[in-house]
Amino acid sequence: MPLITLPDGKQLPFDGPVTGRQIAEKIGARLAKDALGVKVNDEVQDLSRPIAVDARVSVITYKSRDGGISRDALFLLRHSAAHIMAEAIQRIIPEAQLVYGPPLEDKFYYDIRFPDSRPLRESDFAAIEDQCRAIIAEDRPFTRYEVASADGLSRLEREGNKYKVDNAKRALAAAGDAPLSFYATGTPGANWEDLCRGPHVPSTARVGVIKILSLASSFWHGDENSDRLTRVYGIAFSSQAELDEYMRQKEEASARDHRVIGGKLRLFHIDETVGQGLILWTPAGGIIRDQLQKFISEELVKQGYYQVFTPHIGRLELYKTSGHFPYYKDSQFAPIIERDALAELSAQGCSCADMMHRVEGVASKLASTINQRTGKETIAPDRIVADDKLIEGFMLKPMNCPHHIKIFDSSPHSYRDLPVRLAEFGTVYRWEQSGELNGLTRVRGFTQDDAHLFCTEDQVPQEVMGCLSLVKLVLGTLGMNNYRVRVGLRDPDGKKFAGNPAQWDKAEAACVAAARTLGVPFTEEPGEGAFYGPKIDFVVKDVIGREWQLGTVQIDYVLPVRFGLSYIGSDNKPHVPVMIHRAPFGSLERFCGVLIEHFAGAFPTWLSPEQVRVLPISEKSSDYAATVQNALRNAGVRVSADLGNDRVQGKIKAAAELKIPYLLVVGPRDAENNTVSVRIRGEEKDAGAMPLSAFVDRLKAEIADRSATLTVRP
RNA sequence: GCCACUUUAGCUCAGCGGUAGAGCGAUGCUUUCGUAAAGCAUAGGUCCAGGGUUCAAAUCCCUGAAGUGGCUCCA
Repeated sequence: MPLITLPDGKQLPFDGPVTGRQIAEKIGARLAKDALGVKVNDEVQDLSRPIAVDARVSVITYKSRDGGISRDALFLLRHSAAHIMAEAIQRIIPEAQLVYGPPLEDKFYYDIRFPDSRPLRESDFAAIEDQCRAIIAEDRPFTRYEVASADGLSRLEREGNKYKVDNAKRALAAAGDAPLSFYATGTPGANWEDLCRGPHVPSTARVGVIKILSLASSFWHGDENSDRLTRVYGIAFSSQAELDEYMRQKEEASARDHRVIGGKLRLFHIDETVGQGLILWTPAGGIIRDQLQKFISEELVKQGYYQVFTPHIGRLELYKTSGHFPYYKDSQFAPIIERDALAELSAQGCSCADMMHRVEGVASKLASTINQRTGKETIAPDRIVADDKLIEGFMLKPMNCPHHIKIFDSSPHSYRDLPVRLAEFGTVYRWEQSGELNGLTRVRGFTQDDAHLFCTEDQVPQEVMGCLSLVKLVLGTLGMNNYRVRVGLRDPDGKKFAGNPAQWDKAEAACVAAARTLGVPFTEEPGEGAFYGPKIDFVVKDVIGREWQLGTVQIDYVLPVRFGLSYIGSDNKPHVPVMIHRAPFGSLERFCGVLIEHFAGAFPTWLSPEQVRVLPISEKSSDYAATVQNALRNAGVRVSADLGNDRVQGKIKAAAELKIPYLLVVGPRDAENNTVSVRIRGEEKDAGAMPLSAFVDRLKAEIADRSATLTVRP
């Protein structure tokens, strides 16, 4: 006797098990027609599954009650679309082995193993889409049926798809010895079928339109040593119009892409000859970066930081102490070996690979490798260990902390000196895999707005708070609020952390408390902390929806110990300080990339490479244009004048494309009255004329305030 | 690093075995103009690099580089 509670609180009693479809019919014929699935106690299910016990039930339709598109409906639609796409692909390439095909936030994919002789290519997309259309037109029902686990497994094994067998075994391991569910698109046994947990829409025609988006390679179980699969991405909507709108939005987003805008506005350049992932800041982009640095530097002075400067390399010894070398060698550039050592080694006929091994100090491993290769005990490990002493060299710094630690350690400290806050716009280099590089957001050389704070354990909460207030100030000034905050805590079951649990508890509490003061949502994520301490990360999304970590505040108990740091406490005994690493914006490169997309290139005046452009209406007004330009330039404004012989319409068009905040149109009338006609970025019409001196004064004020909006108006 | 795609003038792209093209930009001339492109002309090319097939390659094949979308990674 299930009692069904509807979202409006109404309750419907039924005599026996009832399906979602029957419930919808009871409510109304129109609803039954529109229904795609049901939500039973927050779990999305097929319309045809019987509900036998009391439950809260809502019927899922494409349009949600608030008029938007229901997320649950899209989930059903895209999950079903994945099946349709897979069937379409198997019609074209019958040997394709299906692996796993889930819906995502905004699209879906299917991981598929294609035979080496017949990989899937983009040129197949049109044919797949044709087949999808045909399957949708056939309007076959999604039919669920269950098979006892043993029967299901043996059937999958007969089909010879080890991936599906694995999926089934995993499902059984998670759910006990429950039956396995299959979905046929049509009649079981007669039509296409797939092992699947569901749920699905009632029939294929309910998925209106499918578009294949892209191909990528993926790894089985996400393990790069396992089988390589082809991931086919697609998108589905109930109508072509929605798909068109989606494609239009995608195009609009890509026009905001920092790589596109960076090219148009000439903000930065990446040169193949200089190297991939290495950013060359052009004059225009250099201004933005410089303004940001100045802004941050001013705040650092207010917060009691000292600025330090350190070189781009350091001795290998330094990084052996810090643990960066050779532990993280895969993400670092290879060491720079001193010329004397290099000469000595090459005189010995040492290959590059051998050299690498010796530099890493894994001499005994090298010896065993060589001995294995020659089949003889020709090299005694300790001989190579002795050779190891020869190696001296440097590393491009992957982090600034070792240098800063050495600055801290260069003089004795009393507890009265703490906290010591050392800041540097320090450039670091990391070896990123070539496939990872991405415009400004993932690069191989970048400048961190880095600082290291050395403090007592009691000072940690207050210092973490100080770091966050800086982040909040800058993000607030720039009007950025599209970020989320992640508090990374220690791995609850792992032993992957250093320091003692009591220290961690205090530090984690300090991080959570500090995050709470930010006034934005944050998540606590166990296992996301660094092994040396908890951390707070700021994560933003780019226009394509990818997440990038910007700033980070990390508490570190390990490095002070490794470097033997100490201060003299009030008890006149030495104590180990706690270190806080913090880079509120992470890297200036990545931050500028995000900033470009945030403003779509239309920067506030204080950041704009070109703040004002003077447009004389003809060459007759060139002299007055020069007067205006000089007045602004003397006031410290970045200003140019367009003295070409274009008409003013053309000059406006050109300047508008560069997203210059203010355009000053000047003609004889202005020259006579000492005025400028102000055109404000983003406005369709001239805002009117005002005295030149008033414009200069008010613009100066806007820039000094770092105003996020354009405020000067006649 | 892996898979797919892309690479032609400063930029955006067309050409896809038979003499290298367009628009924008640049430069020059004409126009001297009051708010999102005035007109005309000129210059500009290792068709990513290197090999191969062919009478003939930007175009077809191989190798490599760089870029894009994902995967894996990100102290």
